Amino acid sequence: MKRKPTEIRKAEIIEASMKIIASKGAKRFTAQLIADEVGMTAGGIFRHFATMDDIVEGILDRMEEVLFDGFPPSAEDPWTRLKEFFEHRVLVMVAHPDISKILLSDHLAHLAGEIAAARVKGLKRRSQQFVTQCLQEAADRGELATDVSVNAAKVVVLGAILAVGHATPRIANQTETKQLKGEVWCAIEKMHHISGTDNHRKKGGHRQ
Amino acid sequence: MKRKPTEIRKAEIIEASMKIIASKGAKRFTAQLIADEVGMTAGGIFRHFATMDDIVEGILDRMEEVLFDGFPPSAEDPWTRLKEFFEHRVLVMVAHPDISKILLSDHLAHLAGEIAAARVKGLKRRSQQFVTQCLQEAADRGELATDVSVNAAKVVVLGAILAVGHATPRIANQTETKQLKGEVWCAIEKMHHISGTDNHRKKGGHRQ
Amino acid sequence: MKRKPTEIRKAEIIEASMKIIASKGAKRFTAQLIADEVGMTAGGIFRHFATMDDIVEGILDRMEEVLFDGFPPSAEDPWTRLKEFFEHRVLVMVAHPDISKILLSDHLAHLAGEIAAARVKGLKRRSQQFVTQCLQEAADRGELATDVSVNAAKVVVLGAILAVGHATPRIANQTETKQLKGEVWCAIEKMHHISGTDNHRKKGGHRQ
Amino acid sequence: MKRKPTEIRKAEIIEASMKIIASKGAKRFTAQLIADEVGMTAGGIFRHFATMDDIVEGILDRMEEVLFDGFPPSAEDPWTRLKEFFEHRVLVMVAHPDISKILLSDHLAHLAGEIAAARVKGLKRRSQQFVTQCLQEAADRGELATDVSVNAAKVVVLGAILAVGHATPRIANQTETKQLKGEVWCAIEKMHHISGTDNHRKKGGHRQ
DNA sequence: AATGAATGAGACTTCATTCAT
DNA sequence: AATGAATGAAGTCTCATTCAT
Repeated sequence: MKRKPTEIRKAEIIEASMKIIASKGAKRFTAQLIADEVGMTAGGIFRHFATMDDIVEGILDRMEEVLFDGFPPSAEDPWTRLKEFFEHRVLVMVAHPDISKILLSDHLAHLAGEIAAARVKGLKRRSQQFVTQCLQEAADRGELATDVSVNAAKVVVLGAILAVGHATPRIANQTETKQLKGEVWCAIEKMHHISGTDNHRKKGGHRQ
Repeated sequence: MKRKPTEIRKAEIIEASMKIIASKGAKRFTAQLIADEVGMTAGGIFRHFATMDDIVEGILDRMEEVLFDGFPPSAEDPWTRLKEFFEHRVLVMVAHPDISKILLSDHLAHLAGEIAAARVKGLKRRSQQFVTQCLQEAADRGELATDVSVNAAKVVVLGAILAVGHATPRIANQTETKQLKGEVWCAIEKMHHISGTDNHRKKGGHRQ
Repeated sequence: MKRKPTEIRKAEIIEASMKIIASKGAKRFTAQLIADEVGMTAGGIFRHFATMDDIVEGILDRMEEVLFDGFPPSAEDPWTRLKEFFEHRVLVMVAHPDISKILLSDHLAHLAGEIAAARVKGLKRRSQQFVTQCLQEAADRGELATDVSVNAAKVVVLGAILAVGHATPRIANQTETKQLKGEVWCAIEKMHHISGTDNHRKKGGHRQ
Repeated sequence: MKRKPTEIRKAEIIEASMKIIASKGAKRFTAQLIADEVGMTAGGIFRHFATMDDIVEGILDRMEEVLFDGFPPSAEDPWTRLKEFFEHRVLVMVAHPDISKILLSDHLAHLAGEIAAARVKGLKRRSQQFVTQCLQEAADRGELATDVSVNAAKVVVLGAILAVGHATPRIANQTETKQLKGEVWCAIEKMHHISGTDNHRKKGGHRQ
């Protein structure tokens, strides 16, 4: 019967909850399972969070913290800014596979009330708006391939982030991750149009 | 209290279940809600399906049917084959938003026993392997940009499909969808390396 | 495992609930105890009432029905009207000792939300207003002893009803009850002032 | 976090408990609510009382002390004795509305074990026996109206006390209370039969 | 003397499932 | 084929009580 200060327990509970949701699904997000994971009894959970919904709030707080740490990137150039965002997100997905899975699976949206659902939406929108903005800026500068709309490019970029998260569990070591990240970015940057050159030449500068 | 033959009811129940899972999440996938949707009482559900898990099986059957209808594409050329697959998937997402949402959200994987989970995995793997194979073939022919690995390309392609599914709810009409589909494919095909040409020229042939 | 139509079960549940509240107190008003009393499992209760609060509502409905059956008395003369009310109430208290106990103990007021509490208040007020009105009318006619205010008389009448309920459990047979009722009314009617006579003479007419 | 000696805390806890039971009902009589009221944490309560039942015992002690302070009245004449008792009780009701409410509502009887229930019963019986005895004595002396039995008179007297308690919350000031008390007693004393007189004349002596 | 974390029992409620009708 | 009552297993949450600090 180990007693820990509430702040530590709260973090443990959030962590365990994310793990459970990611690995077992929203339906198994139960006080009992969390308690098992954390090492206490189900009733004890409610000393730290009043309701299960509050835990969901806590998860959202944590996700926001992790996802938007150092956000938005400050680079002047839109492609550089986008690259920084992309790399940050990929690293987050690898470092926090649970968050990656939760984001992808959209479990949170139905887990708590409308407030939580709205927050999930907000999280998504924030990322999307950032990406859209970078791409729009690039397009305005004539740096987006002419046959690719901002919307389409956005789909590719966000999709790549989602899919990296999806693929991550199978990636064992960090070296592989780095490599994949670099290669995927290369693929994305093929949409980067530089007048007077062909894309292939330019890409060399971005190799890691 | 309308009586309908089992086959019709079964289809109705599957349909209703998918709708519920897609719109309200796995946690609300209950006999009562299905019954409400279908217009009968919860007890009656079990005349058609022995258990809730059986309904999940039925959903999987239905999804497999829709997703892999006319699969795999038969084109000789790997990029064409991949394009056909991509376009089919995007159309499916639009025609069956529930299936899209369920697939994306991974709800099914945790809803029934291990057998269902394995089937979900199989569904995913089947798509992934197809994509991998197309890209590997393209790479072997030297038709994949040299700085993009098969793995990275796979991430981009699958990611794009995921992201289109993610975006679909906000797309109102079919015309927009078609356009987005075309543009996204353009972006993807930037990874198509054709020796002696630059990609931009080539793209025209793929316009719809 | 006996199955009964919901209407019957509802009545049984209300009855059992009143019995429990009356005999064991509000704290023991639990689904389990009701179920034990009725002969089913706790979960089954909720097929008939959605929440425990709904049961409280049902109890209030039942109490209102019993208490205000044939209310208000129609007699022209205020003392006769009051007597009819008094006798009716005493009979109710004897026939429904649980209701009597619940009314006295005020358990219901805190059992459900504010709506129920307000209804309890309303029930009380309705009786009180009737009594007040009768007595006021009597006073206006000069038929209330001059040294007794309407308010004071009200306290005596309502108090007597409460106390008869209180005493009832110890009264075995109906004959005793009838006698007590008559005697108490005699005591109350001492407050009936008939100009030109002394009260004692008059009382004879009211003997049963 | 103020530390106070046990004796003071005990009194505070008893006081708070009575307030809670009176105003919120037996169901909300919890360590947490008491602690909130007293200004400490729930755990701390149990340094002063071993169990919640012990608090109930304490409440009973306190109630006994208040209710039977200066009891029984010493007057020789039974009606005077009864009057003294009645007035004392009414004053107690006004001075300690919580006690009045608790007594009336019978919450205590079900709150703790059988011992407490027995004590509550004892408290009530003691009052009832006193009243019965006074009335019996009056009857023996021929001072009880001939058509009113001792039992019936007891019902009226105890009922009046109950009803004053019931009415008390609505009585704002002390003057009103005093007046009501006097008037109610007038009504009760109508049962006082004084041979050779009519009751009305006599009452003057009891005016306050 | 008091706090604050933890337990464990028990409350309400939901839900898959069974079964008489 | 369907309804509707019932069970029993969970699940959320409350609460008395214990105990380390």
